[in-house]
Amino acid sequence: MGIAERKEREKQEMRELILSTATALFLGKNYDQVSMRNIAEAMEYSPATIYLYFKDKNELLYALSEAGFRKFFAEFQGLPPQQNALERLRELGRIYINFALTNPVYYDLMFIMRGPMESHRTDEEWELGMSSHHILTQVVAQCIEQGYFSGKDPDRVSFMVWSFVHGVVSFKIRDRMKMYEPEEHEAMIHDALSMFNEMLTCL
Amino acid sequence: MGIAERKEREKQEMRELILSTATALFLGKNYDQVSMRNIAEAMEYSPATIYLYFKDKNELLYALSEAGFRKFFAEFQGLPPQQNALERLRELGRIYINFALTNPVYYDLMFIMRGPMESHRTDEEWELGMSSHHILTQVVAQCIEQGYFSGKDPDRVSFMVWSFVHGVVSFKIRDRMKMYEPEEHEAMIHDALSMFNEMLTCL
DNA sequence: TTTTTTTAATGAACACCGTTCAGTGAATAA
DNA sequence: TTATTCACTGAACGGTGTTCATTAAAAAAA
Repeated sequence: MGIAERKEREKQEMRELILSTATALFLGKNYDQVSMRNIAEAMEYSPATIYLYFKDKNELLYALSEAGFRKFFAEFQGLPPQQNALERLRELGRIYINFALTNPVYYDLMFIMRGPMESHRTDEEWELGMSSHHILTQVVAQCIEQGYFSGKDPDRVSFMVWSFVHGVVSFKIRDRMKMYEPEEHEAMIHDALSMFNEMLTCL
Repeated sequence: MGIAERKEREKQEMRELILSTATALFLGKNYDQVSMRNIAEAMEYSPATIYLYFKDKNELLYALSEAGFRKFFAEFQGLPPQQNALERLRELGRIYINFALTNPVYYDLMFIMRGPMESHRTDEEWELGMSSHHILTQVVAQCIEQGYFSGKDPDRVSFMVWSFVHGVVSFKIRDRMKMYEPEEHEAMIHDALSMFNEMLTCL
């Protein structure tokens, strides 16, 4: 009986359709500027249909954020092995910034947006977030083992590093780089990361 | 004829009342979770009354953000004179973080929130923002004159520094430090700034 | 003082929002 | 062929930002 399987597949496809439609509409907009009615209209379905696949708007956002965390963790985990721990840390920074700039909707939901996300994140989401954070902390610990950042606490250093990359990308994502020429943005972000990496050498 | 003056004063007081009531309600909430009706109710006025003092919700937020920029610039400008430019830069960082943490509603509106703010900021707002940014860039330039950051572009360095402090405070303000103990937050932020300041020495 | 004019404040209304639910028609099962 | 399940929807409810005719009080004019 392949009917059940087909139905399950169709259900997943519908969820995907909703999520991708929402993602597209979210680009550069606030989550409250994208309405369930908008999403439904873009999909050519009735608004009520969305509620058959997601309990409410929050759960839709949770699902998106969760997808973001999955992708994020995958990229973080894919960190190429490298002898030099400091070089690994730098590579993590590049991966982080690249993820944020190529998935601004995800990044916003994951690390900037407030509201729905706040209180109860999914267990899986929290897990993935913690795992990613753990990768960072571990690489920092390796740096310390290899003689960098001597006398520093890995947790504190990783928070500092994380703050920096977060600052860079959230300026860009939340559109606070208007005093610079748009075509310069990429170069500025690249330069900022370069300088930060340079400074890391002598912490 | 003192009546006109009194009316003008009362009008300003009403604006103040609206702004302070809104600020109080905004603490820790999204701007869309605070409704005009909420604000009006807290003030014990009709919602329509607010519209006699502010064109719409956006303009109310503009006014709030503008007040934030004024306060921000005042604190930035009050930077105590100091011989060592690098020490001045570090003091700017402390001022920045202190402003953000003691005025989270302002900071959110000024540098994180999206939506109303985006397109047309007030002239005064833009002016104050640019002036503040100019102070930072100038101090960085002084650093370079004094031999620090040699070969670097002041604009690029100040963007890097700014990104870092922004990252630190926006993590805190947007509540993404939950994996750390709340009582540790302050120390972590302090440590992060210390380490960053330390790293600055050898850029 | 009495009348007129100005003006601050409001209640009711409009369109939109998230969300629910009884109902409908088609796909599946009997 | 009939019964049942099920994806889907239109209409409704209370909330939102916002507008506007109306009101009552304050100020100005008589």
